[in-house]
Formats: sequence, structure tokens, C-alpha cells
Amino acid sequence: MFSRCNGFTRRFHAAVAASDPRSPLNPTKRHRTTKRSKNAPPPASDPEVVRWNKAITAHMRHGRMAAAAAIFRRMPRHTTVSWNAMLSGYLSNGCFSLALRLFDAIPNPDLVSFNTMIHGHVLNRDLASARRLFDQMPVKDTVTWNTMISAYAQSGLVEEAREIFDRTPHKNAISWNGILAAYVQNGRLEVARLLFDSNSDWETVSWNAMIAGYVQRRRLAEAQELFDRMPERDIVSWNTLISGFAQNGDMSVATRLFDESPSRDVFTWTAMVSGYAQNGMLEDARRVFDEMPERNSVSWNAMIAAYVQCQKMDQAKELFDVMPCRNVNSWNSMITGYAQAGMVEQARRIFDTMSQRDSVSWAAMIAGYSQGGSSEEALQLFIEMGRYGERTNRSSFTCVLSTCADISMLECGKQVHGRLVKAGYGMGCFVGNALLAMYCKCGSIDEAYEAFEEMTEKDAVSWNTMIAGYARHGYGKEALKVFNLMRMTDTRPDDVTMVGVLSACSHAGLVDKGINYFYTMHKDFGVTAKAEHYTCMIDLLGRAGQLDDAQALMKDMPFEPDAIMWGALLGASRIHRNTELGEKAAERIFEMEPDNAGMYVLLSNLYATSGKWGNVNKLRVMMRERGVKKVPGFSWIEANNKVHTFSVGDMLHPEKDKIYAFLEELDMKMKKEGYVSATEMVLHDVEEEEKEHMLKYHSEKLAVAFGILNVPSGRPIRVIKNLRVCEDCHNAVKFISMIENRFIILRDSNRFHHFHGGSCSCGDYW
DNA sequence: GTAGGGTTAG
Repeated sequence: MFSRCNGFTRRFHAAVAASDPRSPLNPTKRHRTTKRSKNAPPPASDPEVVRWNKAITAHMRHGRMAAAAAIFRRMPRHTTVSWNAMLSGYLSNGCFSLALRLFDAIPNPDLVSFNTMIHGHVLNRDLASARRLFDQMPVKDTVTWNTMISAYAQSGLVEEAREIFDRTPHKNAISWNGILAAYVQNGRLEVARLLFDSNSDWETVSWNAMIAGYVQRRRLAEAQELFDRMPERDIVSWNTLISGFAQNGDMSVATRLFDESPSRDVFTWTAMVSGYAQNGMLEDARRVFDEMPERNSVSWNAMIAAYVQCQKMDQAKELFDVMPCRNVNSWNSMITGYAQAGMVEQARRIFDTMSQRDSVSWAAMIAGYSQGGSSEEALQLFIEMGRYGERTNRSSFTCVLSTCADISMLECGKQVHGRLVKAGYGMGCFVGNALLAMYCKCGSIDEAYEAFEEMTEKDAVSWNTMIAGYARHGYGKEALKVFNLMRMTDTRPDDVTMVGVLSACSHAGLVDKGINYFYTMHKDFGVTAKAEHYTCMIDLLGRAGQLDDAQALMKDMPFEPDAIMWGALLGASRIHRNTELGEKAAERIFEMEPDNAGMYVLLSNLYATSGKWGNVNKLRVMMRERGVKKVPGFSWIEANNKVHTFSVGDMLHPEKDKIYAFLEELDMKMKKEGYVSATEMVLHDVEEEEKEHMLKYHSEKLAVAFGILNVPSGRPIRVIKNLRVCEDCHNAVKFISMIENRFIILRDSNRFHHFHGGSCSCGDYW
């Protein structure tokens, strides 16, 4: 590393020494600005060489790198200008490594070579190398300083940009615009405005930057005000304002401005196309698209995106097939479109056929799998993405984390977390919230809280996720502690927060607190009770045995009770063995959702525990007549980097013999400790004496047994079940946690249960 | 031959 740095410096000094006194590299005669000073004589150049250099530039401008290189090789004599033309050509065509090699080979690099190379590093998103080169230059000109200012500005490093700006000896309009843009583009609009107002001779470019800042913040009135006041408007000014109104849904103003504008270019037309598209005006978008005098790939992509957004994939495909030159974005739009329309195979076909992919392509494909429920494929592709060397972006991280959360793959999620840290994205809201949700849903509430604490910025979603996470884990007090922390910040509790808070109270049995929050949340936080809040309250009162109050609340609320509310009441009736109310609730649910198998099971369990076997049978007949299929129960557990799935009485798992033998053994021990199997809990078409047998092999028990055999002792056993855990299994797992001295965390369709030492965090209250 | 503002995809 060091030898390389010294090499640069040595070469630089050699260049200075070799140059004549008029050289821009000679520290005694600094050039103040970019333009050659008027009294210096023009450099003596051979007109022949100038012709060659011009040819190189022309080829490079059209992306013909090979032709440019051929001319360069054939030239009888290379000037530094020829080398620089090649350098900037390679960079503008995206060939960074070629450029770097060429730069190393330049015999007498001058200021322009160095400036170009700094910019090259910036394009390569390698600010450190750019800065190293910058620091090594004994002589800098305004271009050098300006390049660094905008490099920092574009990377969000406003303070660094400011520092460079302050040190810039000969600031020109570009320097000033650079620091203005640094503030505007990094959300410091007020500072930018102060700076802007402190000076009166801004160039049009800077007016435009300021207007764009307001447009991005949807502050259109201020944008318009500046636009009206600016001394000179160019086409960019018009385009910025037009697209501002178009993107914010005001197509009538956009159209008026479009008609008023003195001239239009591709940008103007494309802004109109995408504006119409985003406002669902597909025909207008297409009309403008057809009227456009010229189109570039962005215009085509905007029109394709319009069809994609309306899920008109046939028309999107039609355009895609005929467009003259497709870029990555065109392909990415098609992937996104197919994925969102649920046509994952077509999306994959596009993904496989495209010649070059970027991180967006991978993210779109991963999102397609993830949202389509193909979790395994999503994870597979994420792993492949890493192998392929593609830089994982925030969006793919977010998708994969939510996939891990859905199927509760904690180990996988942790690995993704590790890569996230390595990628150096920091813990902003977007990715941080996904990480938080992953840990919550994977049952690792402590790690969730760690991630929460590490987040550099928290928004309402972060707080809400953490509160709801604690609530679902039965840690009501912790949830309320987080809620109280939240109240001390600037983030206002919203309706989602209050759903979390109320359900925390409900899951932890904090009845009075819950009631209090419910009745004061409007006064305290301006949250009006929605149906979700009432559902929480019915649940809370019901669990606490205040079934009359729950019913009274249902009667008084400003909504018609829905199936979820009746379901909460049915669940409460089951806990408190109130058959009459349970039946009433179930009746209403069956009217609204005749296919909701879970509710038949709940009612059946209620009948069974009350010894009403005749009704259990009747219900069974009813289900058969109505064709209601009980959703098969599954449990799964992650062990040895694999997900192991179990169904009732599973005979497919390779280790089934060991598992069943172990369960027999456990059963004996449990009975010695006083466990009685609740045979009556099962809803099955089996004979009485077989019931105990079936129960013993519920999927969650199999998974727990497998976990004890395979998860190292001391580590918690995490099991996920797709349905609610049955009472017998819940009871059994309590015994198992005591006998085997293990922490067992069970996620069912409703909440988390943390078992240890013979009891559960839900307090048998679920 | 090098540095600044506006359009698409996620």
C-alpha cells in the first residue's frame, strides 16, 4: 500500500520537475480557475496530434472503446491530452479497471489526469481512494476541490463536503453550487435556503437545485415561488417543476406548465408519461408516449412501468419486445411486473435470460419469491447472489430478512444480519425495522431488543414493532416500558402503537392498565379507537373473565362486530368454559366465515371440555356436510442448518424411530410428575382409545422431541406451529421443559410461548 | 481531456 502511495507522489513530483515553468503543475504559477488564463500562451501542440485526440474523444463519446484504443495505439506520438482522453473515455463507459491501469501507465500525468482519476474513484464508489489521491496532490486547482466537494455531497457526507469547501482557495460558481447541493440533497433544506438567500448571484443551475429540493420534499408551493422569482429559466427549471407536480398527483398543473413551457425535450415528455402513469391515467400516458418526438430508454421504461403498475403484463411485454435498446431497468421492470402479478415463473425466465443483472434484478426476483410464499427459493437466491459477487443492497436484505421471519429461520436470519453489518449499511430504519421484525418473529426477543437499541434512528414503525413484539411474547411489562420510552421521544404514538399496547395488556393480563389506555388514548395521543382497538379490548376483557363487559362493549361500539371480534369472544368462552356464549359467538362466525375451520375446532374443544360429546359429534357432521376442511397442523424447527417439518403422527422424518422412542420415555416421566393427557381436546375421526395415541404425536410434540435430541443443551429450542397450540400440548410442553430443564420457545399462529421450569410465559392465557 | 441542476426500475 505504502509503496504504491509513494509511487504516486514520486511520479507526481517527477512530472512537476519535468514540466516547464508555465505548466499548471508548477506550484509557482498556479492556475486560479479551470479556464486557461488568457495571458498564458496556448500550449504548442502539433495540429496532427490534435486531430488524433479529437478522433479518440469522438469514438469514446459513442462508446466505441476499441476504435478509440486502436487510434491511440496507431498514434505516432502521445501527448498527455491523448492519455487523458482515453482515461475519461474508459471512465464514462464504465470501465474502471481499464482506466486505473491506463492511469498507472501515463508517463507524465498532469492535473487533468489526476482530476479525472479522482472522479473515476468517485464513480467507482471508492471515496477513500479518491481522497488518498486528492491528499497526495501537491498542487490542486478548483476542479480538484470541486470534485471532492460533490463527491462528499453525493455520498451524504455533508460535514466533509463543507470542510473541503471551506478550504477551497478559489471558489467559483461550481464550488458554491456544490455546497448548496450538499445541503439540498441530504435533507438539510433549511440550511440550504439560508445559504441560498445569503447570496444573490446564483446561477440557474443552483436555482434549479434549490427548486428540486423543494420538489423532493413535496413542498411545491415553495418550489413554484422560487421558479416564479428566478431571473432566468432554462429547460431544466421547467422540467423540475413539471415533474414535481406530475409526481405529486397534480396532473392538471403539470399539463398547464407543459403547455406553457417554451421548449420540451425527452425529459419533459418522459415526466408527463410517468406522471400520468403514476396517477393511473394509462391512456393519457400512452397518448403522450405516442406523441413524443423522440424517445430514449428512460421513456420506454417509463411506459413499460406504467403497464407494469396496472398489472397489464401483456402490453408491457409487447413494448418490451419492440423497444430499440433495453437496459437493466427495462428487464428489472419486467421482473417486478411478473413477480407482482404472481407470475413467478415468467419473472424467473426473464431473470435467467438477461445478459447483465444488477442488485435490483436480484432484489426484485427475491422479493417475487418471498411475497409469493416461495421462501426457500428466496433464500436460495439470496445465497446465490452472495456467491455471484453481487453487492447486496438494502432492498434484498429487507426481503430476505422478512422471508427468514416468515418461516422463522433464526440461524439464517443471523447470518444475514452478519452480512448486513459487513456490508456497512448501518442501522437505518428501513433495514433495521426488518431486522427487528425478524428477531421478533423468530422468537428471539432479546436479540430483537439488542437490534432495537443499536438502531441509529428509530421511526414509529421501529417502536411499534418492538412493542408488538414484546406483546406477542407475553412480556407485557417490557412492552409498556418501551412504550413509556417512546413517549419521551418526538415520535408520537399512533393507532398501531396503541394496538400493540392494548394487546400487550391483554396477553399479560394487565386488565386495568389496558382499560385505562383504551379510554385515555384519544385525549393523550389523539388516537381514535378503530375496530382493531375494540378487538383488543374484547380480547382483554374476555380473557380476564369479564365476559359481560366484553359483550357490552361490543354492543356499544360504533362498528358492527366482525368475525375476529366474535372469535376473541369464542376464545374467551373456551378459557372460561362458557358454552352458551361460545355457541352464540360461533354461530355468528359461521354466518360470516363458514369455511373458518379454526373456529369449528375452537367450539369443538369448548364442547369437549364441558363434556358435551353429543355436540362434538354434531359439529363434526356439520363440518363434513359443509365441506369444511381442517387445516392440517404442521410444526417445524431449524436445526443443523435445515428446516425440519412435522405433521401429526409423522412417519416421514428419517429420525422418526428415535423420536417416538424418546417420546415414550418422556411420557412415562411426565405421568410420574402428574401429567394427565387431555384426551377430550382432540377433534379427529378416530376411536376413543386411539385418541390418547394421536395426541401424543401432535406435530409440536414431535418437533420439541426432535429439538431436545438435536439442539445442544443450554440453547433454547424454537418450534413454530401453523395453528394454535392445543391445550394438551401446551400442558405437555410445560412438563417437558421442567423434566429436561430446557428453554422451549413455541410460536403458534397467535403468539409466542416461552416454556421453562414447568410454566409458560403466557400464564396459560392464550 | 477533468467538477455542478431535471426523467425510469427496486
